[in-house]
Amino acid sequence: MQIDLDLLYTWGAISKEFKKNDVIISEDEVAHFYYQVVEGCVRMFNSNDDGKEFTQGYFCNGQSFGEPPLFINERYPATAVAFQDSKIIKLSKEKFLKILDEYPSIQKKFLNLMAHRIHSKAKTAKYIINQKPEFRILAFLNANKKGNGDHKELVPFTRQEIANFTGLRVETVIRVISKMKANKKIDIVNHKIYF
Amino acid sequence: MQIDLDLLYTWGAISKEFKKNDVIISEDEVAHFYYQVVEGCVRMFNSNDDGKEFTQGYFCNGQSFGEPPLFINERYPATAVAFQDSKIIKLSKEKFLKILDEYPSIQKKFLNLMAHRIHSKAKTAKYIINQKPEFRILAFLNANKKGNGDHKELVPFTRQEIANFTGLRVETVIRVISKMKANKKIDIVNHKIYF
DNA sequence: CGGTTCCTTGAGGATGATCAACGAGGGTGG
DNA sequence: CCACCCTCGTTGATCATCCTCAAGGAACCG
Repeated sequence: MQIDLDLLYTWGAISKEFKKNDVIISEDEVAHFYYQVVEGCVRMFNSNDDGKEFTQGYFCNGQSFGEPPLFINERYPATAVAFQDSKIIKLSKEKFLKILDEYPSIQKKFLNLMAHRIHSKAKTAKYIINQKPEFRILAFLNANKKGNGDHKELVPFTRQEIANFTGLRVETVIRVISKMKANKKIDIVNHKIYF
Repeated sequence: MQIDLDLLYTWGAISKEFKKNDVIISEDEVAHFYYQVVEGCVRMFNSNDDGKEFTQGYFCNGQSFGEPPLFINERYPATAVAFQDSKIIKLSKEKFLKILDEYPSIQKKFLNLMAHRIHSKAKTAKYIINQKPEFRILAFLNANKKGNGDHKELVPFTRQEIANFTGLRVETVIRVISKMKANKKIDIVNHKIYF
């Protein structure tokens, strides 16, 4: 949880329900609000002319998203849509910045959060630029693994989602993961991937 | 300038000279220091097995670098070397974090800095994943343009450097920029690129 | 069941990488 | 001043890889 919900409501935040695929933030829009997921999950992504998409990140229960443009006078670099039916709380930029001023501990938490984001984006860039499809997919799987790697977990993404995240095409993802199954790097049971 | 030099020295920072290509930070190292460029320029990058490199960023006069791992217990995701002979000031992690605590205005400046970094990395990822070589190069050129685009500027990077930044190969960069010259998107005078 | 979403496979093609060789400029030392 | 070296830029030929396009199958859900 980033900011306490009661605190947010005290400062005038309102929460809103979004149906799956509803647009929450549009690319290139000016940033006016702080957003935090109360329930559900949000996907940030870019589309290009061909309709090909690149996923910048998923933000689920309790996570905030779309904060960077609030700090620096820039527009949103990507679009955010509800990945599932979701409940999102939003607060005006001004009040959000005020909260940070009033609560140094919260400001510090955000500094840490931003540092995490940079770190993860740096790693993503590293893998995506240099490496072969299998490396990209492994990097994605590792980055999204919950546990410490001592046992295999169900991967909660479709092949299309993995493709969008790694910049590959679905067919390529499918072919690579079947090779990975053959090499025992992952398991596939009933079309579901375990890593 | 991120942090005032006098302040840094007061807190026990020391400065050090690095010759071109000297390693300042190694990938996967634990983060113990805050670094700030006093003079010169630093390059952060990753190498892969083939020796192919990907540039995460350049940090010049007055800019700090390698801060994210100081906030979150992670190792450096990349290596930093002096791009030119440089003078770098460094301060221990503990004292750096203490400075942030003592000077809220500095902490806020870092929050803004981190937000900028995320924004720029998000844009980089967007272009690199989706787009054709020409788009990648244009994105790189735009991101590094100083002025507002009303006139052409000398691009202070070699073709190899552009390749490292965009994840392309030198030969590809060369071929694409000659096409771009033909299309009047850039000028080339005496092998130098103007954009 | 019928529809929708997701997964799978094959064939063919485009594109960027790779490899090899050479040219051009700038700086250095004899 | 010239010879050398070193870095950077350039070009062509060939190759490997991933994308594209097309078609169909499997799973899931109302």
